[in-house]
Amino acid sequence: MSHSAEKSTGKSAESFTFFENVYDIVRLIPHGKVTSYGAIAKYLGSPSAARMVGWAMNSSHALVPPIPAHRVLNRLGLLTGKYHFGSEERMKELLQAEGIPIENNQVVDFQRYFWDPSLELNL
DNA sequence: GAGGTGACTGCGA
DNA sequence: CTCGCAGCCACCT
Repeated sequence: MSHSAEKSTGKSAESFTFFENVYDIVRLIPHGKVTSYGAIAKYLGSPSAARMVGWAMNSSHALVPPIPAHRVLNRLGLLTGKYHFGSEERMKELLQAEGIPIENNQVVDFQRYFWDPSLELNL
């Protein structure tokens, strides 16, 4: 167990920086608001690590409390991750249910509903 | 141990 | 205007 166990245990402490922060921020997104992968990545100190944010969302399905991943879109307000919700229209309906208009797989007036973590959290 | 992939983004040709 | 590439970090094979 030494070899295998060490790997997980040793890295746990440092792994919390990025992934856990992503989940935490997404959970802080207010109802009826949305944000982008880049905004979260930038808040974490790596503006180019937007890919990692999306990757974190990939694992968010089993997390509790559930992560409102439908509030996380790309910088264009496009529902790029809709295919990961089981149904393509699932993400759209979730957003519309919060009062966010969607048209052609894109948020109408995206900037109006945009929620910037570095802005709202005021750091 | 090493290589490839990915729900992104910005810049260059 | 469109197309392509590099950077980022963790997970999977």
